[in-house]
Amino acid sequence: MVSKLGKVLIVDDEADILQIVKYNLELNGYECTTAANGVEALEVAKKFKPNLILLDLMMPHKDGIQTCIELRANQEYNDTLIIFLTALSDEKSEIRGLEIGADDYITKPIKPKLLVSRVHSAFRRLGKDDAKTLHFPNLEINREKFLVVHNGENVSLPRKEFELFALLASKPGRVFLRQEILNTVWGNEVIVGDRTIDVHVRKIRQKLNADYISTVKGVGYKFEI
Amino acid sequence: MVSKLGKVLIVDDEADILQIVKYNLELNGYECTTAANGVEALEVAKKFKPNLILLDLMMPHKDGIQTCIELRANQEYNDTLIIFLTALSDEKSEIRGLEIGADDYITKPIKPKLLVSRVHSAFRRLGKDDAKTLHFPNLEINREKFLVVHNGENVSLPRKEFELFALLASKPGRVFLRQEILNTVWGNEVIVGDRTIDVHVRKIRQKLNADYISTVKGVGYKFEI
DNA sequence: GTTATAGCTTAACAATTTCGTAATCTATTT
DNA sequence: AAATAGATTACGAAATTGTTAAGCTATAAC
Repeated sequence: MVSKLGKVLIVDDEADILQIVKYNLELNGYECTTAANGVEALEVAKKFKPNLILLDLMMPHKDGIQTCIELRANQEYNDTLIIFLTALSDEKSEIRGLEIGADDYITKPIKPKLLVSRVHSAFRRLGKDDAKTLHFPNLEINREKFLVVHNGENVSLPRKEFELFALLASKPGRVFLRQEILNTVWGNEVIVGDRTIDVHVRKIRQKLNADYISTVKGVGYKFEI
Repeated sequence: MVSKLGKVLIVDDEADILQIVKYNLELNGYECTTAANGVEALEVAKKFKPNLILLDLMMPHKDGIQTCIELRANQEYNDTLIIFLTALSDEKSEIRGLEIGADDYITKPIKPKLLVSRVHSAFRRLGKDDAKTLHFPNLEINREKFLVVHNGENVSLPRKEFELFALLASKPGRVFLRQEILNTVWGNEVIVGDRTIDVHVRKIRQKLNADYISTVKGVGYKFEI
């Protein structure tokens, strides 16, 4: 599977629109899911955890504005981009949308190239924060929050353990020599005993209850899924 | 002096436009400077260090596209937003602008309210979010009134405590380093003792009677619901 | 101008967490 | 089987933060 650029949730009550948008975004490397109305969108978002939500304004069962308000009220979607997608091209609606917390506004009829451009642009903005997080299946390492999320569970590691884990995970598969690890995590000057790294590795394995770190005897350690 | 929401550099060869845009943005709390063409814009930007540049496309002495390319090539303007301002409303130009690294695109004729909305929205993305109130379940932080409403009860925090709390709450989950907190709340020059932050955190926890602030030992503090 | 008050900072000490080491055990290699 | 490298465990030292109270400072009230 090709690694995707990002996850997009498309919400519209017209099947045609869903199809066109989905087709064009998938063609450009985005992973897409759809929902037909606001209620459905909130349900899907919970599981799918999209990076971007394209939200139609006029829908039955909770319109776009209301959906946006509810999303924005939830901390969980703080880093989720919202772009409104609508036929209403008048100035007033646009202002309303942006004030409510949307990040952009695209008017119908949809021009595929422009749509893709705007989505790219939106992801480029998001990219700055995202760069600080390492993503793996069932595992996220957030350097900004000093937090590891494993199987949906928050695991907070002490500083050295976190730094060691983040270092290994920064290049999955690559073996880091003991010396290399010492230099990076402990610093060139600090001198610590031979068993220090082992003990930290042990603690990480224990706390995550899974073995993402594998030992390469006589060489060092590496991170593997 | 009232603290400004952010700095905007407006670039256009038509004096009328400069005036209208400047007037409207200043009315809404932004600090504005103007330039009449691309060459001038680059010079002014160097000193003024704007957060956002509104860039006309068609100008003598270096057009908007070229100016944008040069700005984007410079690391220094990595966190500077660029919004194109132009009469060309056709799809093609818009795509071009976004691909070059612009963050948004506003077409003339300028509608003041919409302009201000887009600028607000752009600043929100920048993270320079000066949204007046932060909303969380059972908790509101009103930066205008220097007031925290917790479980329906008004809690008024002294300035330092408020600023510290508001800073942490501005990016829930993200860890703020002690140094970072000192720089933001106390200022770069001020030197205060090691225990100062702790004591303030202690008082906030006490007054709110709940632990929204969690400690990340060896790193800093973060806000969490 | 003086007084009163709230807010800010510091110092001292307590509590807690993290870190490193040593001792011992296990597994792998020679 | 011996040797070697790593795993595990528990414990004390070190680092970091929490707590309290007291002194200082700026601001507002008088």
